[in-house]
Amino acid sequence: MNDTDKRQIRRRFGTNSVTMADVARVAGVSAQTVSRVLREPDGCSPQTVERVREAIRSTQYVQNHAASHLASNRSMTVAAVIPQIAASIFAETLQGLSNVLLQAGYQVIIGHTDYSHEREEAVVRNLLGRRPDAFFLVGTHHTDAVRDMLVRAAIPVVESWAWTDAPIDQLVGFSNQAALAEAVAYARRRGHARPTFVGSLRAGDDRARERMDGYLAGMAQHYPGFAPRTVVADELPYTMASGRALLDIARARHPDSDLLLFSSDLLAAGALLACQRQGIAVPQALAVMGFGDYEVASELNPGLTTIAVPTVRMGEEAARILVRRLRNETPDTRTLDLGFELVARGSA
Amino acid sequence: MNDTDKRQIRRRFGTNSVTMADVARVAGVSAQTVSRVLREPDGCSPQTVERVREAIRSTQYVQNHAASHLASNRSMTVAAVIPQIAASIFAETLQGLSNVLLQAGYQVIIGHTDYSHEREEAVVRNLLGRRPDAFFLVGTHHTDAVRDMLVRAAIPVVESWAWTDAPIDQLVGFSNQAALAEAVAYARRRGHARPTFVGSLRAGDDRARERMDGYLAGMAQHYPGFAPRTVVADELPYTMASGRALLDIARARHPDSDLLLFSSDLLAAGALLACQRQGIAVPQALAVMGFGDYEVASELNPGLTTIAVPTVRMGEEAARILVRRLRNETPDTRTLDLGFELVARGSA
DNA sequence: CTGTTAGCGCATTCAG
DNA sequence: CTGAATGCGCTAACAG
Repeated sequence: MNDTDKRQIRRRFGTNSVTMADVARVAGVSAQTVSRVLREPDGCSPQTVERVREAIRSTQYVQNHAASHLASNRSMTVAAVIPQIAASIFAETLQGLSNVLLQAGYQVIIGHTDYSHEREEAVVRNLLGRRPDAFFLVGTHHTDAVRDMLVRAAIPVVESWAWTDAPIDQLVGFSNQAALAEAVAYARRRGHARPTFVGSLRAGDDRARERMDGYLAGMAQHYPGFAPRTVVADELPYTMASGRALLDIARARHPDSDLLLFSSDLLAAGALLACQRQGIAVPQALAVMGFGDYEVASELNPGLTTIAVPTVRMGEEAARILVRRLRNETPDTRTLDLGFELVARGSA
Repeated sequence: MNDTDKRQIRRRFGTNSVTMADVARVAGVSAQTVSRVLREPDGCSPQTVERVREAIRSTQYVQNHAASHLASNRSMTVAAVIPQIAASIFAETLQGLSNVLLQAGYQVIIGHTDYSHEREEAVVRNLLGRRPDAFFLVGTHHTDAVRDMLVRAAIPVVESWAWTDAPIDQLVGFSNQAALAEAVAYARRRGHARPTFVGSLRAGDDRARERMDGYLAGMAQHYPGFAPRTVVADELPYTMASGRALLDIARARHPDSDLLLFSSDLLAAGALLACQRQGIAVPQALAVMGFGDYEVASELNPGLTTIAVPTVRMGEEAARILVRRLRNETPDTRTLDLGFELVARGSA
C-alpha cells in the first residue's frame, strides 16, 4: 500500500517533484495540515505531526520555496549588497550577517557591485525581483534610483561600513573619516613629520574617499601649515601588488615622506613586503600604516600598525536589527556606531 | 490620465507592489504581452515593446521572481555549495562561476558548509527548496543522502576542486593527490632530504586529506625507505596564525626536517613569516612549500614555492558546462581536468 | 503578433 | 484541531 502511494506520486506538466499534496495523500491528511505541521507543529496533534513527518521522510519531500513565497508574500530572504565577494573583509561581514540570519530562518542572497554605483543599481533592481524581506548594503552613498527603489520597496534596510546623518533607513557602521583623522593624530603623537596618504580610490568606493577626507581633515588639524600629500590611483585593484606599485610611486613623488598611510591593509602589506625586499627599514626609514586589520597585519615583520574595524560585528548587529524589525518588535535606535580601534604595532 | 493610472495601481492583500497586470493596464495591452516583452521582445511589434517599456518605467515595475519561477518551473538560479564564504580561494571560484552565469541570466545562490558533511546535507536540502536549475559543489566526497537528493533532483550537477572517477554528474577539477605527489617529486629533485607534511585537516575537508595522501604516495615513490612524517591538527582554522602554531609543533617533533610541505598557502605564509621573526633562514635552514598560490605567496620574502590551482577557471568552466546543459546543447565530456602547476619561488 | 484560459505549489482566510 | 475554498503573480498552451 505504502509502496503504491509512493509510486502514484509525480505526474503533471512542468514539475515532477513531490508536492505537499503528495505528502498529504501519503499521510492521509489534507495539504493544509502538512503545511501546518511544517510551520506551526504545536497547533497539531502529536500523532498527525508524526504521520506527516513520516510521509515527508518517505517521499523525500522538499518544500518549494517559490510557491511558499508567493502564497505568503514573505520570501524569508535578506538581500546583501557588497562591493566584492572575493574581498575577504566583506566576506567576514557577510558571515556575521548570515550566521545570525540563518538562526532566525532567513537566507541571505548576495549581490556584488564591483565598486560601481551603476552596477549597484542593476544589482539592487535584480535583487528586488526576488522580493527580499530586508536589505543590507555596504556603503551609504547610492544613486537616487537606488534610494528610491529601496524606499518604495518598503522593507527594512540597513546600510553599513560607513557613517551618514541621513541613512535610507537604519545604519550600522563607523566613520571612515574619523578613523583616518585618528591615524593622523597618532602619527603626530609618534613624531612623524611628513605623512602621505596612499590609496587606490575606485570610482564607487566612497569609503576609501572618506578615508582620504579624514586624512585631509586630520592634517589640517594636527599638521597646520603643512601641505597634505596624497598618492592616489583610481583603478588599481585592492591587492598587495598594487601596494607595491603605489609604494614606488609614493617614494618617487615624495622621497622625504616618513610615513605612508594606506587606505587598506592589503596595499600596506604589499608595500611593507616590498620595503623588505628593497632594504628599506620599516619603520626607521619609512613608517607604514594600514586600514582594516586584516589577518596579515599581525603576522608581518614588523607588525602593521592599522585601524581595526568591527567587520564581523557589523554583520551580526545588522542582522539582529533586521530580525527584530521583521518580527515587528520595537525598533532600535536608528543608527549604531560600532567605532574603530587603532592597533599600534611595529610599522609606525 | 497617466497620473490617474499610476495612482490606481496597488491594492489587495499581501502585496502592494506593482504587478504585471498594472503595467499591462498602463500600456493598454494584456499581461501576457508584458510578459513577452520581458522575455522575448523580438516576437513583439516595436511599438508595443516601446509602450510596454515606457509603462514599466513609469510604474517602476520590478518583476516578481517567485511568481515567474512558479509559473515557468525555472528558477534561473544555480546553487553553489562551498566550504566557507570567507575563504578567499573559494570566493575566486565563485566569482568565475558567477560572472559567466550572470551573463547567461542565471543568479548564483550560495550555501556554505564550514567543512562539515553534516552541514552540507542541511545546506543542500535547504538550497533544493529554492529549486535551483543546477548545482555546483566544491568537493567530491558527500554523504549518501546528499548524492541521493542531487540525483533525484534531476538537474545538472558539477563537482569541483578535486578528482574522482565517479562524479555525481559532471566534474571540473584537478587531483589534489597528484599535486602533492608532484611537490614531493620536486623536493626530491631539489635535494631536500627529509620533507614533512604539515596541515590542518578539518573533518569535512577531504581535499586536504587527499593532499596528505598525495604526500604519502609521493614519499613512497621518491623517498623509498624513508618513513613519511606528518604533522596534522584537525581543528585549526585555515589562518596564518595556525601556520605559526604548526611550525612550532613541526620543529619540535621533527627538528631535523629540512622541508615543510603545508596543505595551504595561508599556513605556509604564517610559518614563513614566523621563521623570519625567529631568525630561521628560509630556505637554507628550513624550506617551505604551500598550496594554492594565494596572492601573498608571490609577495613574501623569499617568495613561496607552491602549487597553483585554477581557482577562477574552475568556476568559469563549470558555469559554461552548466549553461550549455541548461540550454539542452550537446553535453561536453563528463569530466574536465584543469590540472595544477608547481610554481617555484625562493622558499624551497 | 496578441489575447484568453488555466494552472504552478503553497498559505491564508474561514468553517466546521 | 482539521479541511475546503480561494488567490498570490506569473507563464504555458492554445487560439485568433
